Amino acid sequence: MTTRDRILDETLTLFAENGYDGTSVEQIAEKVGIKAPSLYNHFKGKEDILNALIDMAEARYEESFGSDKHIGRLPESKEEFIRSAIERVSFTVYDPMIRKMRKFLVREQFRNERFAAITTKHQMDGVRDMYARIINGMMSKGLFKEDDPELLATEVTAPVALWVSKADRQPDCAQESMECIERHIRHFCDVYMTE
Amino acid sequence: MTTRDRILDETLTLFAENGYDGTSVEQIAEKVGIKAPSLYNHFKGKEDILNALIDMAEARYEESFGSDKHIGRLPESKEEFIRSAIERVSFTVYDPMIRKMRKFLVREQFRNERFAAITTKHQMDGVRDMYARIINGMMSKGLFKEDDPELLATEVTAPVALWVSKADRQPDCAQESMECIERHIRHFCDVYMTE
DNA sequence: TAATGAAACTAACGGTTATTAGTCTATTTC
DNA sequence: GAAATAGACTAATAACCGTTAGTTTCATTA
Repeated sequence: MTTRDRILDETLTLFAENGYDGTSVEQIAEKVGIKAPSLYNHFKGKEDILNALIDMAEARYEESFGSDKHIGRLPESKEEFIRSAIERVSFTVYDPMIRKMRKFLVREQFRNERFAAITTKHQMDGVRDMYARIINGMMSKGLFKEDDPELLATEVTAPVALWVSKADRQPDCAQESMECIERHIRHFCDVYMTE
Repeated sequence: MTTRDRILDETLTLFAENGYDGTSVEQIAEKVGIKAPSLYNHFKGKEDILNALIDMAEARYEESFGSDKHIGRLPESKEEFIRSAIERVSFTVYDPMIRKMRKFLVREQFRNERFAAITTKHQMDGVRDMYARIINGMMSKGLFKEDDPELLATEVTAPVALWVSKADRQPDCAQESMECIERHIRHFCDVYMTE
């Protein structure tokens, strides 16, 4: 792992925890194990690190939601749909890297239009569009009742997003949030899926 | 309006726009129209202002959602339910004071447990519990199909919360968000209300 | 072996920050 | 009218910030 990558990694941790303005270049350097001026061998300045991080976030979005690859095989039953959904959420809630990225984006979402747009993608559009495709596919197979797939995708993903953000903010509630999410998804399936 | 209140008001604006760490005491003083050291006649320091603001946010929550008063008369038809919901959202999206408070909380939610808890109340629990009561009342009157009111309240409020947060972040999309919200609420009513 | 270049270091800079001390002024209170 | 108080001011300070300049170290390459 190159020094540049270590800088990005430690900076993401610090920005997620204390925000851009709440993090000093010296803190970053200390975490990496070098002196602050040495950072300038790798980045033009503090803001340059920030921009590299937002580039990472954008790349990560493309890689995660840019293609249909990540959808994998379509669920063939209600139980399989529920299981795969829970699994995806559980991963997203507990994976440290993804958590940091989410907190970082939420913190810096108002910095400029670019941050705002990427935050919206990560928090709303990405998962929603993905589930719209999944539900659309399953609708063709008669597993979902006929309806607007995008609307249904919103209904199922929005409460999840909100509980995930609560878990980020109050990690003590993570497990409780997961239970609410499961209850919600089951209810969603009962209402919108065929028997 | 006392100087103390003017300080709180201007500080909320600045914190909503630039965050706590991105706002200097001097900026606050300038907006109020006094010199920075004069602030210390009204507050012990910068953090004291922050704490006064979070006290305000907590008080506002109690006043807005603490009693059943704000619910008013229960809607007696689908159209009335939709209209009152849209009206409430529209107010919340465009009222400058409420917007500032929301942005302030979102920005500072990770500061400590208290900020986290109040943010959750404002963003999730408050409106959800309120709609759980409304839906429960309307269910007794046979306007909603039998179901878990709290679960339904989550289904209807969560997507709204997400679109509102998007409108905060990307004000250009505010109107578009309102349209999505209306479509979502109509769909919700079609599914869960009786004819 | 000599030269090159990357990447670390020390030292120091100018600017900003939150805060304190002490002073002046005007309004209210006795 | 005198005293007291609230609330503004100026001046100053110590700490911290991001950044630059210049130097050293060391592995790679010609």
